[in-house]
Amino acid sequence: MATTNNNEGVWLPAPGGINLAMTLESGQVFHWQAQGAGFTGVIGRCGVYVEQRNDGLFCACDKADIVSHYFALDVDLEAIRATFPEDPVLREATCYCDGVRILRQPVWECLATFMTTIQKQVSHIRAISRALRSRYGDSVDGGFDGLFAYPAPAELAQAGEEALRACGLGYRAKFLARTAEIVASGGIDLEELKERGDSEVRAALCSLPGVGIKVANCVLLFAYGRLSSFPIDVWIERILRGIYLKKSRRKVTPQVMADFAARHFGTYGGYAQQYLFHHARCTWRNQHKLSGRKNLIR
DNA sequence: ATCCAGGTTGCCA
DNA sequence: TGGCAACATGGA
Repeated sequence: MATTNNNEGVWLPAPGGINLAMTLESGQVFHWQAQGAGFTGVIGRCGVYVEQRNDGLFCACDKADIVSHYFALDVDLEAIRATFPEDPVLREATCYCDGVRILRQPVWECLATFMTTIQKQVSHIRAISRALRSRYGDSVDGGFDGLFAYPAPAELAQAGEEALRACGLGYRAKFLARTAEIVASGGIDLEELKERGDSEVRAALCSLPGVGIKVANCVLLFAYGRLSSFPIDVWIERILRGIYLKKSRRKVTPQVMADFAARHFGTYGGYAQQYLFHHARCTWRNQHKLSGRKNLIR
């Protein structure tokens, strides 16, 4: 499928389109940096430069397979959108997020990173990721100065709670240190979980310190490729309570929200969630400021 | 200065 | 079960 332009680079088509910048800045991954016409980042242990060209990605030939898998270029966004319910709120978010893809991130990296997203702004999360990578991660080869792989569980376990705290993790340092230790010592096999069903993976992840239902669902979605997984954070909760479940007679509990989401958004609820989340963050910000205080909804 | 940030945990009734 | 405070740090 890929078209080789020359010995150096290759163009990879993205069925249903891709918006590289928005994909990398939509709050599912936190370490990519804009550089020139594209972005540099690390996929696993591999430094990568990618550039959007029309409805596809351009990258070095020897990175094609890695890039293709990471950006899920085998997934047809058109087909996913076709499964969405007819719903004006989702339609607007989907339109706004045209070309945003759910990545396939390495499991440990995704799990550890989302443990650090608890009660943190995206800019903080990026800073923490940068600190952890540069202090405890291996540098990647191939002329990518300043790029580091995400530290392995053993490396973070060895670093210890206090050292992690020094990376700006706050009270999350204890969680990450303990979970890193469990993973490093084989107390849980993150790779083996790929063979298990959603609920089993979710339960296994939730057994780790610092991992609750929201983080677990993020890992299911962004690392295990479970595209129906629907993480409910403060933004999504506002949308569900304030719009979709506004007239609900029942008390809107987390279970009620999860059940509604599964039923309403369907097989690719995770994509719907990401679009709703990113659209809300980008467009409600102004209203949030203008309204002077407090959530509009809730 | 006060509030909030892609929540989780432990404790209480 | 369901409600609620504590938990660190930093930017708006």
